[in-house]
Amino acid sequence: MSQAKNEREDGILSSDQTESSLIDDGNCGGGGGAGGGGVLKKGPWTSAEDAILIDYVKKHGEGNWNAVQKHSGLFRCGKSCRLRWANHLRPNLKKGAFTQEEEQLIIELHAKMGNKWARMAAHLPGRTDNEIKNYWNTRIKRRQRAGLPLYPPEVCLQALQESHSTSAVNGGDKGPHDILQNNSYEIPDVIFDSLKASQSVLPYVPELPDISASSMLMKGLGSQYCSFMPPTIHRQKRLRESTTFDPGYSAAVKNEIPLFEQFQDDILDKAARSFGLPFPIEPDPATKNTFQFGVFPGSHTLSNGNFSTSEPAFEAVKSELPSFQYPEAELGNWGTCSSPPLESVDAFIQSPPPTSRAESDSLSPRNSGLLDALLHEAKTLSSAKNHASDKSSNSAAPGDIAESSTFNICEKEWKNCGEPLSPMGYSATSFLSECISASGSSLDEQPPAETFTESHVKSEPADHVLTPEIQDEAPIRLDSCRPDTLLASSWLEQGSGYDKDQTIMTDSIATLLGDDLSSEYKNDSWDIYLKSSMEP
DNA sequence: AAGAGTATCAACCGCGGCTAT
DNA sequence: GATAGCCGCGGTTGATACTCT
Repeated sequence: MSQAKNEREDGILSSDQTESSLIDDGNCGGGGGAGGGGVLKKGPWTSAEDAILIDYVKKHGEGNWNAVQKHSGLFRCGKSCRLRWANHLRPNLKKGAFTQEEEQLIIELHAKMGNKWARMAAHLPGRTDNEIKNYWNTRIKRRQRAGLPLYPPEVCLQALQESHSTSAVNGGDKGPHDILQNNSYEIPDVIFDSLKASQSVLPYVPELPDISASSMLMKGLGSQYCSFMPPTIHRQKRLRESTTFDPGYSAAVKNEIPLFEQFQDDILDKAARSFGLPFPIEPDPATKNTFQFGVFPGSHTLSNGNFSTSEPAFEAVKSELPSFQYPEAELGNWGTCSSPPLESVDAFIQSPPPTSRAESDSLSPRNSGLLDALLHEAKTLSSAKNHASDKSSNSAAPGDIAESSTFNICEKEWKNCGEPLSPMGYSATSFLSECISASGSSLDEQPPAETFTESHVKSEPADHVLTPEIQDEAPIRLDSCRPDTLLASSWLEQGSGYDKDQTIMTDSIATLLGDDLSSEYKNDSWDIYLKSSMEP
């Protein structure tokens, strides 16, 4: 296409291109203005313009893009020049379709980074962020249309397994912030070795998996990435993306809420967010009551204000999981046996205790793309498959009675909200992403410890996170009335070895994805996976 | 062959961080 | 510390190419 376009552009500007529609008033976007004033051209670049820009860069080098217009007579704003150079004129640019290796790398990188195209491009020499972004967006559409998972089986399994296993490691001898203060890419391989070693010892520790799904994947993807990933991420930027509590509100509450309840409310926090509620949840000004999630059985308190002001994970939904169209019949089934695998995953991810919560409450909506997508896709497929049986499954299995009532109530509240987004659809993804990031920040987002409500949390040194007593406490702190925590407890009880966990996780995924998809997930071949991508 | 629908790609836009003043 | 300009990033849009009916 570009060929044809370039051919067309080789000549004099077409009449269209000289029309005012392609002429900017000099204000190139919101950011940089065109320094020289006058009219700036917009739209496709011509070969002549390219030549001018190339010549300019040869003489003056990259950068100072706004000076291009002044010095070269090119009527393009600096941003446009930079973009053109970076995406098309820069030397060593690789053109043409992505190779299979590149595709695999993109998938893996996206699993780790989310929509960080520029960072992904840094690992693909000759490729631009725009190319990768376009490729990914196309791929998403293609795979979604085909009902295929975004991520291949290895990445999915690794993400879940390692979200399990790495949680134990971070809580060990190294505080989460020690890692987080580094670029996650800079985590040395030795850490991953220790992760492996720790897996057998600490099969599951809910405390502070202070590492994102992305980071978790680092291990599974091999140290190759760790070794060459440049420490290019600006920490301040990451900090920008992390969010903080409302200090005033939480500070006002923190002294009144015991730690135990704080943790429960943390779960409520997640639950509420999973239902698409705004955050922080505002108490009803009329009733002075909090949002009616306070009706959660087992919750002793209503909103304690310890809500994250993190940007809603809808962003992640929007950017990476655009399709959320679960049958409404699912609404009341959250936590019932209609979706046990999801539930088990939810339980798994909902179990960070207060200490881990303390480490970070930042969301990483963009960086947990893999897990979000995995759960979303799994849920999409399984819900469609289980839809027919959902109604009958509402006659919950023993032990599910409480949760059925819980989530029936939630359903009511949900409907009251009028939120078109299914809480079911959001629950797994949001819980997962939030628990991952809550218990540990993502690659990008440093958990601003100083922003966390201090009292209980900051007083606990990171070294204590994994102390045996805290581990022992964890199940106690869980609200046994809540189905997710029940499952979490059972998980903890049975989590005696990595192999078992791996089996559990694998089975859960297989069940999650349904028979059709699980068969695909059981296939370990990247070739087949990529082939499936190419064949919608 | 023609039209409709879809895919792909280049470019734009807005936002926000960084830095110099 | 405040402000303005520059720069980069990620999301979105629009044009063109391609495929299907």
